[in-house]
Amino acid sequence: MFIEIEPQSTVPIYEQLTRQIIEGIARGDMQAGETLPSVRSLAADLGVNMHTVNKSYHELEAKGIIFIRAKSGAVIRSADERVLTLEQLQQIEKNLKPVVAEGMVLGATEKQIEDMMKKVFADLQLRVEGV
Amino acid sequence: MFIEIEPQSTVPIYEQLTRQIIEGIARGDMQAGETLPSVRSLAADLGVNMHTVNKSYHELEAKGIIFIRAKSGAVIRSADERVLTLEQLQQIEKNLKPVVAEGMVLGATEKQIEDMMKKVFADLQLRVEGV
DNA sequence: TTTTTTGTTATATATTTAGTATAACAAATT
DNA sequence: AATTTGTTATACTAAATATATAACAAAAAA
Repeated sequence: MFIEIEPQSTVPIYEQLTRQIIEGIARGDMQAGETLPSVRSLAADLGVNMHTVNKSYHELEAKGIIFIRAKSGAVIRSADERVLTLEQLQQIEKNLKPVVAEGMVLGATEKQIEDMMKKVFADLQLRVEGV
Repeated sequence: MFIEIEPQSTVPIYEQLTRQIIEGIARGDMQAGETLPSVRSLAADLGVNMHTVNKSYHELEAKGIIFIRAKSGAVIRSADERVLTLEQLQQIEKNLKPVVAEGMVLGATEKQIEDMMKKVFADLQLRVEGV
């Protein structure tokens, strides 16, 4: 597994998990249609509790990134079947706002922030198009 | 005051405060050199505890956005005297990463995310240049 | 100079969130 | 038939969040 938990981080474990799984999917480490490890096995791998992983999976489901088949597994939804809703776009904008505002106030130019965004995008984009 | 707290939000009050003050500065509602309201008066205005406001101010100081003069007040630092450090740039990038990754996985294109960033920037930039 | 305001520090308490531990269940898979 | 799966429930600990109150000393205002 590509996931590493920082136990002393201020970011909750289940949130670290959610982010890293999202980044893993964006990076192409995991493909749409694939099943995530079972909550028990991933918990054992990471040395955390089953419920912590379960909470993360349900957060991913709420975000529309996976769907959970009861008593079977958590499957990554394909970007094709995912229609980007207005609600989701607004959520992304809402998440973006404080980050951009902080950058501005700290004195970053629009170009600097834009370049950073492109860099982050490029770093993740690597294997997202079917190679 | 331009600040509105959502008590039922999952975002802690002190964090809502921090974000809205940052956005207020970015928007030009408050200028560099100006003093933020005292922790007691702002707390009374918002109907929250003094220590909640105090925590937010110290978070803003840790971010390098204000400085607190003991027993006097919290002053907004000017963007001029603020040199954007590499550390701060890396922090912004670190904040940007999960937002961009989530957008990608949900199926947003690079252009869509870039346009959102520009929109957020424009919305805030309004009065930041001395009019 | 006296009074008021300020951030600071301390203690105490209540609530919520985060995380773990264990167990049992029923459906799905092997 | 046995195992694995997500689900649900209960119990517990620890940390984070937020409030309440009080006192202090320095700064600012009267």
